[in-house]
Amino acid sequence: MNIDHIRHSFAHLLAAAVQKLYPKTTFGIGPVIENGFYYDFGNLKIGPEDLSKIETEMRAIAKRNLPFKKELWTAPKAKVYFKKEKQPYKIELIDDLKKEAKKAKEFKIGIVCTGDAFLDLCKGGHVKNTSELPLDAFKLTKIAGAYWKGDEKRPMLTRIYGAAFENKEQLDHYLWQEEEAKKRDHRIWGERLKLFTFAKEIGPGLPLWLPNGAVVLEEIENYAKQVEREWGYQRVRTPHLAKEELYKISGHIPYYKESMYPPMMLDDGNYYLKAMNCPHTHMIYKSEPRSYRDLPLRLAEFGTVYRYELSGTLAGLLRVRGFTQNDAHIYCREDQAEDEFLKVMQLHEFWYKKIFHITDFYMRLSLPNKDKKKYIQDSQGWGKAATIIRNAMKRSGLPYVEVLGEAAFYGPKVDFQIKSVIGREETASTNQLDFVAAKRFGLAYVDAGGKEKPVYVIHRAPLGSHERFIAFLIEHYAGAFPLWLAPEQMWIIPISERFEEYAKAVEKQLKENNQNLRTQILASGETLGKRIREGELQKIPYLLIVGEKEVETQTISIRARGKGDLGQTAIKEFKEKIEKEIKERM
RNA sequence: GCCGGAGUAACUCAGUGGUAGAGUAGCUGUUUUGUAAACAGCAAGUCGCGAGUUCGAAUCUCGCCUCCGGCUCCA
Repeated sequence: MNIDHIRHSFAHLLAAAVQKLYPKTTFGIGPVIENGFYYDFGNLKIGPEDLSKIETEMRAIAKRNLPFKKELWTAPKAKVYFKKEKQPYKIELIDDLKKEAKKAKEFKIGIVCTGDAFLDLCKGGHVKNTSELPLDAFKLTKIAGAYWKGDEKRPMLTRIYGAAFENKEQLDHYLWQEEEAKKRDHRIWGERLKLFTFAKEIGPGLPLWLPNGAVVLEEIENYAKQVEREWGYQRVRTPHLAKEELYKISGHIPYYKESMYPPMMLDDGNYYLKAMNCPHTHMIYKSEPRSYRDLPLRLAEFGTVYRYELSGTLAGLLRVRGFTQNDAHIYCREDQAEDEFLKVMQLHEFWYKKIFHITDFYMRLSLPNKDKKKYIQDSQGWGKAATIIRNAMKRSGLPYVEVLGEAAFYGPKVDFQIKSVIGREETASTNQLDFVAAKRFGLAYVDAGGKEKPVYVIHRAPLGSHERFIAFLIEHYAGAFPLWLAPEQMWIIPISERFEEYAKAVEKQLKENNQNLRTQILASGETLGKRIREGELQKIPYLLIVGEKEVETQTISIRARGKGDLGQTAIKEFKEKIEKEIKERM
């Protein structure tokens, strides 16, 4: 049986149950989604406790073995019916369908009856009879508000989400997966491992990095500096605010103003906290005349930006109001743009596959739609930029899709979408090919013939925002960071007080010529079992147990995270092992 | 910002109109440990904030703040 038909049928069934229990409800749409379905209702006020009541009613209706029957009605007939039923959203949908189909000669509207229980507008795609529905394989999962037609200016409807599968095992597996996902939530690990926190006195969406989190952040940043040096970038730094003038030149004021913190008004003008780094870096490009020989010029910085995101969208480190991007701008000639873009993609591949072992990712090329207010109008520029990017994407060999309407106002955008082991998909990084900045900022170079030419600007940030990226990594690793990132790399645990001296000697040997190693001696105030348990819960990569046996043989007993006791090893041997592990970022 | 839900000790949570509780963490003492929780005691709260109803509010009402699930937006 087609799973989409099952899910779609459940959506009708949900609407039927809601209509019976809450007769004054109006109906929006009820499509199939990943893992289930939803239906949007107007004039419906319910709480989570009502869901089981609705589920019970759905089962009761289904047990009447009602046939799904599809008919084709003319638009006027459908409108008369839904007018009588006082269903304004359905009437609007009929009008929309009519507009879309104005060229078709005989326009008919699909209507589906769920027996005598419910009559709905519907393209079709459902089971033959409610008796075919697996009633133990669906569950209403949550209630949410959703704007009619996704437009924030339209009324907010009540959306009921349901999960539905072919059988109970699949549903149980899905629910189990959801539970597992919750256990990996970076906010939980952030607290448990003391990585980051928030303070209401500082403000929502403004994270504080605790010592443990700062280790992770700085290890990644230090390595990113090294990697970018190797890939031909130069580092720059720019201030956190700038005068309004800069953002007028960039075009951000008209396109982006509502996402920026309001300005500080001073005698010499308005100053804004920066919401993006590009205009600042452009000023560095402009600080001296550039020759074609200087290009490509790759300027990188960890740029901290502040964006006044809607309060309801903030979520842990995944969506914040102040964050640092691993940003860089590449200034190049048109004939270099494709190669440069390709290199940027290869840099992403390096980070994701080689360093973080994230194998499930793809690129999403975002092109403009017809919304004139959202995008700078320059069809030739857009076309050329899209071609350059497409060629680079093809050459990269990485998977990609194309979508409309998600581009930046100044150029097409390539988002890297990464999926964690629990299936959560995030935009990890955004890259743009900007053909507008050159004109706006007067970014040019002198070519071989002594003529001034505009540059292409590539905006890129493989690690996106460090905050979001680390949130992703926390969930990816479920708190168990690889050795090079682990805030605490090893605990040395003396079995009793008598062996504390030896523990110190071990620590000294391990840290010899390697003071950066993050070790801690866990003194004998607690029982051995307790300290081991604590180490496992804190996801410490190595617990080194020392007692009588170890002193005698001048060894340590290694307990590797999640792997239990690995037995005794010579200190030197272990030192070599971990140094390799750190160096190779295993 | 909008819809819905939540906020009690550092953390997880119990307490539905009548004297604020438990477990964990913390501190003190005893224990000196062989691979995931030793024992005892102590301390810890403006029950998110503010107003109202009431003889009396953690509990009821209203406003605000913060967080959570969504929508819109987005790195």
